[in-house]
Amino acid sequence: MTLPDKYDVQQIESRWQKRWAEMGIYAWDPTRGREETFAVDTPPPTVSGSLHVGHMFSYSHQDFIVRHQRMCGKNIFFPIGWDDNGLPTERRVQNLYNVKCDAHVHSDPNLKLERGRKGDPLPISRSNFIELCKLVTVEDEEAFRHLWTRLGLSYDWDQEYATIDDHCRRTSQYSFLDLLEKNEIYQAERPVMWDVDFQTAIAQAEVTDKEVASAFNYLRFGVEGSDEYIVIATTRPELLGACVAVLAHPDDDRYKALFGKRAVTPFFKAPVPIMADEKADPEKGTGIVMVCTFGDQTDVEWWNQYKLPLRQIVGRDGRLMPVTFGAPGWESLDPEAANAVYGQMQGMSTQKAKKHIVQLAEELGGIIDRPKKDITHAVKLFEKGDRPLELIPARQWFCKIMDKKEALVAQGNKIQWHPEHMRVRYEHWVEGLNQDWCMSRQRFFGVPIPVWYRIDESGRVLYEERLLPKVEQLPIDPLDDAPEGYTEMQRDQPGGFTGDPDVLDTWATSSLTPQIATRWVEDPERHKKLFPMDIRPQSHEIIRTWAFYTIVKAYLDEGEIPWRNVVISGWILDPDRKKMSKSQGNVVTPEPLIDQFGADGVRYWAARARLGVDTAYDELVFKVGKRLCTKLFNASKFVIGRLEGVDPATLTVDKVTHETDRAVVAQLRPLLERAKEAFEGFDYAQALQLTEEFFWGTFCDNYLELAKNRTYEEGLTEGRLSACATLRLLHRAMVRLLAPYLPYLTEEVWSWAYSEDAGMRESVHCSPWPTVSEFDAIPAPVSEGTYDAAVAVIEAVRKAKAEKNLSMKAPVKLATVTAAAGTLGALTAACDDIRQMLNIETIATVEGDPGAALVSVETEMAPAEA
RNA sequence: GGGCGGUUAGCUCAGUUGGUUAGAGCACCUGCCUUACACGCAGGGGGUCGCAAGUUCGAGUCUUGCACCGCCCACCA
Repeated sequence: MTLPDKYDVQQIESRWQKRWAEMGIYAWDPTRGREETFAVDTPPPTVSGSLHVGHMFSYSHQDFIVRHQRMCGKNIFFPIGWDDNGLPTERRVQNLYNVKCDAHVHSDPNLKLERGRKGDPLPISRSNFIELCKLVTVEDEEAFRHLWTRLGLSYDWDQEYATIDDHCRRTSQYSFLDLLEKNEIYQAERPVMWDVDFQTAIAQAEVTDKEVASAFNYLRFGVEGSDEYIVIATTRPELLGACVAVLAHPDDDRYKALFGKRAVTPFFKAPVPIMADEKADPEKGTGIVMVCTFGDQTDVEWWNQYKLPLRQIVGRDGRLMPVTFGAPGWESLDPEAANAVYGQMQGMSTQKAKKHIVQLAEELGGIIDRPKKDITHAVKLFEKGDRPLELIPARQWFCKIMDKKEALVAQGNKIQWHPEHMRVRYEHWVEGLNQDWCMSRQRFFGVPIPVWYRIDESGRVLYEERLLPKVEQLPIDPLDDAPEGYTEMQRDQPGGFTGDPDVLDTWATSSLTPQIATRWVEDPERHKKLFPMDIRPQSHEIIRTWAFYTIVKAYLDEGEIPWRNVVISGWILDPDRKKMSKSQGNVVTPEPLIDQFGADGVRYWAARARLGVDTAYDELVFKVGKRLCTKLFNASKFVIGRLEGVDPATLTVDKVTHETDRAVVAQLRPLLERAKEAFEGFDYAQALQLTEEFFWGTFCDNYLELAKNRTYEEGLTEGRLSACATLRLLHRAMVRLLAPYLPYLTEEVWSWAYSEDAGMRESVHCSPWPTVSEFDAIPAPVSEGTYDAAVAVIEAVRKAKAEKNLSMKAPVKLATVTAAAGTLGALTAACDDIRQMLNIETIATVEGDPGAALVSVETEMAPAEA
């Protein structure tokens, strides 16, 4: 065949993209057994996030591992899914269409909306909203599909899923019902962490900290039946109306005398008990603390412990709700004054209310004891939100995890973590859990909680009388579907039923990606063939969410680990060492990089980063990748071109007879061993580095030049056949070693020469991974040191030429090599190749001191031609 | 405050179980059109391996302490 002249990236990559789709080489074979299968729990990307360079980074890592396994003969199960349910999609729809979902708005089947509409957000029904979500996710998925295909990720597209599709909802609801039946899920009304903007409960895993400026306000509380007062320092004076007790340490002499008496709150004149508790820290503030419902987690604990009354003033929207002091449960010594003050604050956000009440206290006098003290402290935020979380009592679904910490750590220990130290992060997270997993979300675009409740004759919802769907009915939406034995007419009617309005935490579904991909619910046989999976590739920031919840679900549903290995990718940091993220505006979009450097070049960049190591973004590495491709292209063209006129079928291992050739094969063996070892630990970066070194240094720079001249010999001499066979065998091995990283170019090169070889396959990606056994039949060189001695001489002569500013082709009259006898002996076999390579007329040898340098070389250049 | 990881050439990074003179790529300098490649080749300069102590015949590598960077967790009166 005629080999192309120049390396045309775009042409090669688009051609093989099409060809691979036709060949179907990435399809999983369901008939093969578990032991020869390699199953990957691929992370479904959040499609509503923007595509950025980090995606190509970590998703390439999985593909290196997978392609290697495929070449090792494994039946690859490499599914791909899209995480489209959840808040990111809702938020994107809200922004794109300028709408908000309102459960009270009726569905409009003819609703047509333009993007980028100005003005206030338009309230639309839940079903219209979900329609828009689906529309947007389909578009977003297409963008990912396009990128993944271009990048050459070897997914089996027949295994595609989306976390909002029927199959995923069925799996997620099935798991929910399974755990409900096993009594691992329960419903409870209790204070939960609440985001006031998204207006939903959230779980511990979704909380982040943020340092914010705040201040201690020193407020005087009265003491009932006395003229004295106590001073309480608080950062949340706006919660004063929700104060239900006052606590100090039992040994605190300042307050001992007050225990048992009642304090009276300023403004609201609510008498609250003064109590002693070990957890009150005498060092903090003034050593005495007000308990509100609810300011923080400790308030919740005290409220539970002392059975304090509930005085909720912050509503689900983060504003102060209407309450009446003097009403039952809202005791006040002066209800009229209390209601006058509260009336001014009602409806304000907590932030506004705080300013207001402080100002009021200043105006009124006698309340503020001393100037406030500015501090900064960490507040809890929803990771996707920007206002502090509130603790708000609500009915929610919980999964029991607090009683399983030990078991969950044990499960983590059954899994291999790569790199190993990532296991510690998992352990610390599990050990630090402080509440059960809150699974319900008051959102829209998610998997509905598959539960209905009976309504009694008086219209009261009987939460303990649940109506559950049968497995065959799944997936259901309890807001659209009626439970068995009821009709839609009975919805929300006395004696009828009501549907649970909430959806599941997005992690409740994402934590089932193995079960989703294996079709746990629909096809238990298939599930058995694939579960537990072999690897879970993911990044380290979601160990506490995705990895953790997946381990939880596999344990609770099936008593299993979900996978045998977790393989952790690092992050791409921008050159300033900050995490690349959209909010920081430092994201690089992926497709232009592929245009510029080719998918192979981009993959090379990803392959250079070691597992778990965060890497600075450096465009230079893409260039290096493209350079490697060009080099491989040219070297391949040369090697295959030099075989012209020789029947490739005759270039077998037994033709490798020349000592120089055997010496270089001896150099290849340790590479094959070490690359194999590296890949067994999923260390693709190490394997690449070794391969690259060998390819560029040993193969291109030295061996190619050494063997070149013999390939030009006339007739099929033994020396020529040996050189050709060695070039071919080495090259064929190297193309395969590089195939996981550079799938396009290696496939192209493979198609030029090797796709019909015995034992090989049409695609390099299905051909066997090169092993030392392929080269077993080639004897070791007589002298172990032949290769090193030859290279030492080559380097010395090159240096001599460079110092004289001569071309490498410049003729050398005499090169005198001084070395130990053994080295000289090893060198003899390669002398002819060296002479030819460097245009040396004569190589003389002198026996030297064995303790000296390996070789020293004196050169005498031939006189320049006139 | 607790934990994990890191600190090696101007930059980005390797460095196997402790073992000659610590490596690569880029950048820089000097040459070279050499029957694959100038998108290339050859050569060169450049590092007290964060600091300090210790173990050892020998430490970039092991131990301890410290500093700085990053991340995770805790701290919310």
